[in-house]
Amino acid sequence: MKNQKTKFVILGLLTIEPMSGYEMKSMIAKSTGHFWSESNGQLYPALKSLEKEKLISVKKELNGKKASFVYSITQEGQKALEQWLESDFECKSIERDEELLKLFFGKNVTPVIAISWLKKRQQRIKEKLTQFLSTEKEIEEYAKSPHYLYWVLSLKNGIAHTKAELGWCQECIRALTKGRVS
Amino acid sequence: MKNQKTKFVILGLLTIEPMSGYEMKSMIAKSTGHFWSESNGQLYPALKSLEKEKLISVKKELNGKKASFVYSITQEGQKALEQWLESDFECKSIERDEELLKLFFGKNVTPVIAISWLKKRQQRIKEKLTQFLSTEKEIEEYAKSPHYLYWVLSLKNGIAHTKAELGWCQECIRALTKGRVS
DNA sequence: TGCGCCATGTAAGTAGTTACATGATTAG
DNA sequence: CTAATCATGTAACTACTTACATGGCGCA
Repeated sequence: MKNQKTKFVILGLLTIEPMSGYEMKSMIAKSTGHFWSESNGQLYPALKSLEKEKLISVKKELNGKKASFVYSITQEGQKALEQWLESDFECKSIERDEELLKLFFGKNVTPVIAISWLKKRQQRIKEKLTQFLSTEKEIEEYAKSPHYLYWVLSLKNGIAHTKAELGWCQECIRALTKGRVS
Repeated sequence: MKNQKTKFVILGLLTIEPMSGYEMKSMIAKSTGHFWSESNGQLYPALKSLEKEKLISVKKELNGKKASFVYSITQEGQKALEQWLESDFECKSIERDEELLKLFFGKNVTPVIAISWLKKRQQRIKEKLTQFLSTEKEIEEYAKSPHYLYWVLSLKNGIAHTKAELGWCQECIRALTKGRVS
């Protein structure tokens, strides 16, 4: 079985409720976007493959006249998900931050340029924080869901990192302006 | 020109000093490891390719009887690096954190299991922080280098995130123990 | 003599994105 | 009428990792 991770995202989402591929995409973007993303090119083939493995089942539904394939998790699927969750296999987190890479080699440009990177980054991060905070409000709606606690906690991870990043940007700008770390 | 990023890592490293592929690998692991990594399968082909493009030059060196190919950046290489650094093309940062993904779907396991994930994560992060702090001491040796400020700042990014992560882990463990966010 | 490090490299496979094609429905 | 959104999908490409092969050196 290839492309394990995408499959577990799908299985996980289907423990929330049955949904279509399209809904999965938007849920991933909205909720796990800050630590996990998927593209069409991975999502749709994975759906087909999970169906073949009988880990999910599919049903054609019509909302009005629009047709969509709504997937549900099967018992085997639930079992496969739990196995993954309980497994102790190493969880890798990959990070590739091109801007940090640029900063690392910052000696090769003037401090003015480096500062401009950081100001842009700061701006972007601020917007991200605003979004996180509004998402935090939005999901209060699901406070009764057994998923809620876990959603809040993973969101708080994003918030914590975003705040740390903002502080760091400020520190960097100060340091680059003065030409030394304080 | 394919695989741009690996190439810029190489060019950047060569602005520090001429070095071999092997040295690059260990420098990447030590210094940019927390936000950028490269494997042999990317590094060595990229070296060949950069040489063809005349952005780096190579010289066979013998330390004792051991031979190695020591690369240097050319003027064109320096120019290419600066162009990348000054370019405003979107800098993507990708993040995929499998553990966070598991936590997001934590409803499907008992809180005890979720807490065990977090304790392990916390332990790992603590070790990471210790490492960062000792690296911080180690690089003081290069305080006179024009690269120093940028190295410290990118390191501090790792430290800031690590500390944020530790606080978050603590919060999660508390929340999962009590069954609600505080 | 055998282990571990230095040092370079490649083949095969996995993972992921991009850019597109298709076509229906809805809102302005 | 048309632009946006809903909805599914694929081909081609790019990126990246893994696992291995090779061989010298130093040292216990």
